[in-house]
Amino acid sequence: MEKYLGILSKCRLFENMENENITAMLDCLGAEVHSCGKNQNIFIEGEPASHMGIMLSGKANIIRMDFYGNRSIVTVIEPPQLFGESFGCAETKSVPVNVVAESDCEIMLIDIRKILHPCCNACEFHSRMIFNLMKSIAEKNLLLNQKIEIISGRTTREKLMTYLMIQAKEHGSSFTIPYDRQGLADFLEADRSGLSAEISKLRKENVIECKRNFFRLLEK
Amino acid sequence: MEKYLGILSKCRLFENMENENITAMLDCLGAEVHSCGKNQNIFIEGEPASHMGIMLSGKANIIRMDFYGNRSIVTVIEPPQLFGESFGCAETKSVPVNVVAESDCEIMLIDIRKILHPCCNACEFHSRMIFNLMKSIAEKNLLLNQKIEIISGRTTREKLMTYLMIQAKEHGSSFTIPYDRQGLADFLEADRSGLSAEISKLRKENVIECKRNFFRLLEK
DNA sequence: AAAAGTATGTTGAATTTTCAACAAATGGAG
DNA sequence: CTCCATTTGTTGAAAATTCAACATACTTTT
Repeated sequence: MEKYLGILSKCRLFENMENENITAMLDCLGAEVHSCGKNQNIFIEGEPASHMGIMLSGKANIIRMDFYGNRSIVTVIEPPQLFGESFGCAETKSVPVNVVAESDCEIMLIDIRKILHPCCNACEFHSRMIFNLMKSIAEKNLLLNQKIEIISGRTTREKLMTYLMIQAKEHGSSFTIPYDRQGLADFLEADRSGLSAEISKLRKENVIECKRNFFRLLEK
Repeated sequence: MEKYLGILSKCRLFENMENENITAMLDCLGAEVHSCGKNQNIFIEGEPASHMGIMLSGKANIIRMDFYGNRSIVTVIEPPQLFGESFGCAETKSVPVNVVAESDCEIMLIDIRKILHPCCNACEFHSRMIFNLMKSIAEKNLLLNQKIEIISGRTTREKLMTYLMIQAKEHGSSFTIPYDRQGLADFLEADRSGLSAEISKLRKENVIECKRNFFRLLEK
């Protein structure tokens, strides 16, 4: 477990906790580390929402398949983010999405009930962790709101610009996005070829520079 | 305050708490009841996210205006639902949406900090409330996920059918929705006239019955 | 360095949405 | 009941998306 402390200490769930206490908590929670290969399913839609995950290395997508088999990417998950925590906490019967490894990755799985229902004795940090978990879920809520803001645009151009402007606000006018074209299209709920066309247009209009997944917003 | 206990006792925030304890908590939290008239703003985008609300009577919409002034309804809020709780808990600086009264309504406002940072002495129910709040936020998360599922459909028909099927799963094949046509269009991120046309088509195809905001899904 | 495989860009036709304008239906006030 | 205001339905033209097919660019492997 020691080797993961670097990542874990950056994770919201363990914010304001000392490394030694994190180790103790993991023990108490029965946390398990799993490896999984590219394209492997980490969670499958419909299965019981018993565990939450912490992404330790690699990258995964939260995905939903629509009625006709179109892939929709809800969001990408990178270290040290949590995933699946809301489903467990809401005590819903089953996970409503798929979590799919986009590259080889390592994940930590924790039984949500072990967090929600304080266990034994030693865990004086339990209430802090619940507090941290609540904040994490609230932050995820903001991200979902942001996603809704993005995809509520009516045209591909609107969606793309909203997304890019949010990125620029966060990272400055130059940034690299975690999606390839198909991934960005699936995240924006748009057509890949149409998205490529729109990016070309914006380039010609000198609104953006773009090379693969590197973008720069130009002054207007 | 007594007159609101009927509603408040149904609110997730006070789940598994006795009425007398709810009253005590409200006191301790400094909860205030406000009235507001139709179309009045309850929260305005950009203002500090200091309070959360409980809808006591009436109806409100969570709204975002896009770049070109199109109204987007994130969701409707009806008693005894919470609103604004995620923004406060994530300790974001400002609210990213508008909350607008759709009818005259009464709301209870609670300073989030009073919940997050346990106060004085008496409040033995504080930790239960934090737990309830966490569950509420997690459930809202599921709703946002559902909303994303709905509006990620590519055509108006897809969005509408996804929405109706979710309603049917929850309430049975006949149900009344909380939106008028324009509201439903703004919720589905679609065009009102196009939505009306699609509803007409579905009616002619014997997929649904519909009279104003009453819908029935017919067997296929 | 060439080949193979993957990702990205381009194009045109068919479908769908959007927009505006108006018709029909509904509900409430007098 | 009638009038008035609002909501819902309908239509056609313009704009945008989707889809398929192919061209080009980029990466990795051999």
